[in-house]
Amino acid sequence: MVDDIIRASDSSKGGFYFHFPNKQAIFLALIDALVPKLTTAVERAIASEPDPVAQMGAALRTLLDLFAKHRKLTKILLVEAVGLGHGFDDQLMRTRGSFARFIQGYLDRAVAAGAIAEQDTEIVAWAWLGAINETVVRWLVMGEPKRLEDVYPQLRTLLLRSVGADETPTKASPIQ
Amino acid sequence: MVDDIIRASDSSKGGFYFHFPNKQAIFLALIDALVPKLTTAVERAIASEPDPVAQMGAALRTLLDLFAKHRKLTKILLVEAVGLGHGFDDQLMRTRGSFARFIQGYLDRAVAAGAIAEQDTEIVAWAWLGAINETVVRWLVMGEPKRLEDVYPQLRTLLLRSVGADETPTKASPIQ
DNA sequence: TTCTACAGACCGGCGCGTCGGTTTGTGGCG
DNA sequence: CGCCACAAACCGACGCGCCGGTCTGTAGAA
Repeated sequence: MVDDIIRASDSSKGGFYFHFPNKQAIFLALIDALVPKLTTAVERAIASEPDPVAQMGAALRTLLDLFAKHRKLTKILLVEAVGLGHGFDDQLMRTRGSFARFIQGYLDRAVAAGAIAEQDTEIVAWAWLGAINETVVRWLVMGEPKRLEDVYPQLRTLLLRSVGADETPTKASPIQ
Repeated sequence: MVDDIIRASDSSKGGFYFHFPNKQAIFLALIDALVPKLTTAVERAIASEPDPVAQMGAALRTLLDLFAKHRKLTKILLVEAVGLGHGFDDQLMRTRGSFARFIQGYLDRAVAAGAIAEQDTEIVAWAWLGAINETVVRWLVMGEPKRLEDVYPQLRTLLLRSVGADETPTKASPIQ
């Protein structure tokens, strides 16, 4: 594992352990570096749309686009990072939790705005997280669908329907 | 890991490797033993209901009840089994795939019966799988919700809505 | 010469799997 | 019944590879 990183980065054990105290540290650093990028990208996409339903679509769109654009990185974070054991999964689960709360926040706002009916947004947030995660993981390990973005429309209507949001047919947005 | 099994089963290395050629074998044996039980239980629940929407509810209900009733076993299969590496994840993923196809089959039947609109049932099946899995895993590792069955109504309406099935308010079925 | 950044040989624990040996069960035989 | 022979089931110390982490050395900059 560490040796893989060494080889891939064309470095050495000494170099690695000069920069990181241990193995998990590089994962945590990676998470700390990427999570803000991802969340800000999603937030910006959300801010660029007026109504909550369109915001949800934009958020999913940018998420899938980012994953598709950085497949290797995504695989590391969503597939390879799981099951390292030794209390490292906890950190991973905490990150998942923060994502779930992130989703939940916007769901709550959508409820407050009257865009969707009152409901247990925590359960919904985790269900959404799971649905998206499973879809992406499937794409990562089975290579299906060939292009992750292909599932976007289906997944979008699925998620929107699931909270009772009426599907407003918007024009297809470019992949940007 | 093997030593844990040894200790828990009050056995020995020799005894273990007399019955199983290697470590993964016991997991595969466990899967081979449990998956049929689970699927038949779900199938029976489905068969006992007339219309597709109620079938979906009954299926989810029995699934959650079984998971709740066998928490330790569920944790082994859904949490501890992941990330054993060495081409073992493949087997796990294949099992997930068969489950997804199982779900997809019933979705296709629901489409054929006109209970839900035509849609990409494969994507839906995987999304459902992910949503349920994430919910159960959350319950397993964070202990929330305290009782897994508590999420049933919410999750049920969420999943049904997601495929555009109109929620038919049925009387609460006993936990059986 | 001192400090930073790195190289890579080496160490040690952990965990899977093995292997020689012991116990337990079982059928045959006088 | 008592005994033997053989096999099935089980035991646990050891081997050994893997992998995370350390330690010594060193090239180049200041």
